[in-house]
Amino acid sequence: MTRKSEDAGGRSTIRDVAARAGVSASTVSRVLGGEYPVSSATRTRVMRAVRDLDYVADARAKAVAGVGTPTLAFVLEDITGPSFALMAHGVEREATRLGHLCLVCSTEGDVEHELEFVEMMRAQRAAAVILVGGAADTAEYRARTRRMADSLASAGSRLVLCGRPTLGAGAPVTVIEYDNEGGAFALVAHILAQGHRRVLFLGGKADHTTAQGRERGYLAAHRARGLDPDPALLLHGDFTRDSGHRLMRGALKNGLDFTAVVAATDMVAAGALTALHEAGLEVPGDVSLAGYDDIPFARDLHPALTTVHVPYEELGRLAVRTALGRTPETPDEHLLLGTHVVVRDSVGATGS
Amino acid sequence: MTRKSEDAGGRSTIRDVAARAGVSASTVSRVLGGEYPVSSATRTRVMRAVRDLDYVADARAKAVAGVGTPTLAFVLEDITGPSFALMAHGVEREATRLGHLCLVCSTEGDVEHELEFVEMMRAQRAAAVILVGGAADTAEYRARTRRMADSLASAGSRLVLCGRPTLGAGAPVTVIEYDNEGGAFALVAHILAQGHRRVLFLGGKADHTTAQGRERGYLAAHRARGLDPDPALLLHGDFTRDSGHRLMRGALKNGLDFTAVVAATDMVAAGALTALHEAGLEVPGDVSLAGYDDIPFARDLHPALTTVHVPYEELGRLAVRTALGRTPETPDEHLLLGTHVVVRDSVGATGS
DNA sequence: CTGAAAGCGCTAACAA
DNA sequence: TTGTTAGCGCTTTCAG
Repeated sequence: MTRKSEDAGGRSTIRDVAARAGVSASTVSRVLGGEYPVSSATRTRVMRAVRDLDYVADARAKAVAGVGTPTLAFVLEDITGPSFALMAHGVEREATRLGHLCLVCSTEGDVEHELEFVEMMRAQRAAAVILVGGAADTAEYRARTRRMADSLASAGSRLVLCGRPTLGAGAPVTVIEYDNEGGAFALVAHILAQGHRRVLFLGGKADHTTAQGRERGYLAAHRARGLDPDPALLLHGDFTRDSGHRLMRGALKNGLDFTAVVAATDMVAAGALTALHEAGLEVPGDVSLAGYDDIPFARDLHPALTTVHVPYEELGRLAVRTALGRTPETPDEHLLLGTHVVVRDSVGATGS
Repeated sequence: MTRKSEDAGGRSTIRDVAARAGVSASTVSRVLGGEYPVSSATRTRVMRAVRDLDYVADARAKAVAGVGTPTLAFVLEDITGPSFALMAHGVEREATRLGHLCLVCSTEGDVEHELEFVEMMRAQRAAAVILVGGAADTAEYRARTRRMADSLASAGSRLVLCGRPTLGAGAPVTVIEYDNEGGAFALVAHILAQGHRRVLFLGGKADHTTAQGRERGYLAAHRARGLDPDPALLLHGDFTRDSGHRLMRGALKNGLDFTAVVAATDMVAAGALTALHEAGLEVPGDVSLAGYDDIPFARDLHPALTTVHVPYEELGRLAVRTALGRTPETPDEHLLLGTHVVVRDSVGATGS
């Protein structure tokens, strides 16, 4: 019978190990630390005790003592969304590659929850907090996000916006974005080049920056050709399959005239495609269809979806690398990743 | 100029706050703790200091002192897989609901990595470690997993197997599974009831328990009807879209005779569907097709995929609830969740 | 090479 | 109501 729960398996401490090996706690610490010179006899005895007790140093205590495993946190709305999942994957991989632990939090769109979580991460002394995914760019958003940024910065941490609306200058944030407008421009230019002139746009929420960027690209591509799209062809909804389905069905019912449709996201495109099928329309025979995001499933639709590729994983990886590669003197960084069209089978020429 | 980085925003400690408020550290602790009686004058001064310094107590230190936020970890192969994502979502939501922080780790199938991570979680004193998703049930798997289970148990933590092969009796694990065989049985029975007699099975890896369960169901459904499926109709691959595509194309090229096909997963079904389309075959007109998992995208395929619903989110939620709801005396639990067929449009009657 | 002692940031038992 | 003193589990001077 020993004083502590030596054999019982419970959490044994460094002192238990020391006692069992007949040395001091410092010695155990040194053996486990690796670097420090220790006589091989002692080392053996200590290691044996460690094994016997199945001892693992408490990471939290190490952290307090200043030698913990660094941690990084990321926050997203819902890991179930394919593009979120891709970014999360990038974040997670890069974080572990750089030896960091990864804390996650789904907000389900709840702003309060997001705030609370960021505060917890500050308490955890997370090296950085990455906010993943789009949001509405309102004054309230900016104020709130700015507050989080300052709060983290003042605690020696860092806020990273990954695919989110930038804050004004002066905010201590790192932002990694991608080119929504450019991708949409290229995509719509491609469609116009196929001879289409009435292109329906199934957009997202009006105040969502991602949706806005894509819409701007749609407009710009028209203007670049001297075209002026019919405002009636610009529909708004959100980024879900249901929204695409509903919008498309409505357009069809209203007898809207168009030969191609561009959806704000691949999910929206999937919903629209279903509606098209239900109406007995052929894609791309009767109407062409394109999406945005290039989620893995885009290629599984029939016909395989022409869309815009967004380097989501890379976005996540870069968010981590940029945030962790900073020194206090590093100026705030703002990266913009490129996007490009992936031509598959859902867009055809007019009258073909 | 004060001694510490009071205004500079750096990490201020409870002592900084105490000094600024002219009280002792314990008083600050009590004010922040909430419960303890403190004169409202002091409380105000302390709160002011806290605000001025933008102070947040170090969660790691609290943890060492015995009052930390509990943490829970989950490990999966790749968050990008739709069913993994669903389970992760369930885990995450339930964990935060129960006030736990959530650590994640993707293993990318690397066993070493998984082991390392579990060890880290033991060091972090995670309340439980949830291993999510199927695996090959080899002797090596059992030994390794058993070791992890013992190691965690001996540290007062807990290993949870969520949708993974059970260990033999006596292992300190909680397992939450779902009924692979039952679902496959029901699905294939449904298909046979439509008059199909030659049903191709696009299976997964031969030693993967999930794949095995589904295959058993396929076989059992035949036998229940006094049928004896042609062994040539049993193909093996893995759980990817590519596997489904490859297998299907091969079957078609070899002139295999069948009127329906059951894929081991919806992903496999998606690949198979593409191959069928490429071959100019109509689904379900020429051949019927069914999947397994009921991932969200199953309904976006055309035709919408008939499949087996697996309550993945629920699985994740239950894993957490079961693991955290334990006392040391709780017997090891083993839950088996039901699955059911979701009839959509990809299966038709023979000759229809 | 090894041990004693101090310290990390916080809480809690004990006095006052 | 408040301050003092231990103590959580670990690391790291500082002396031998």
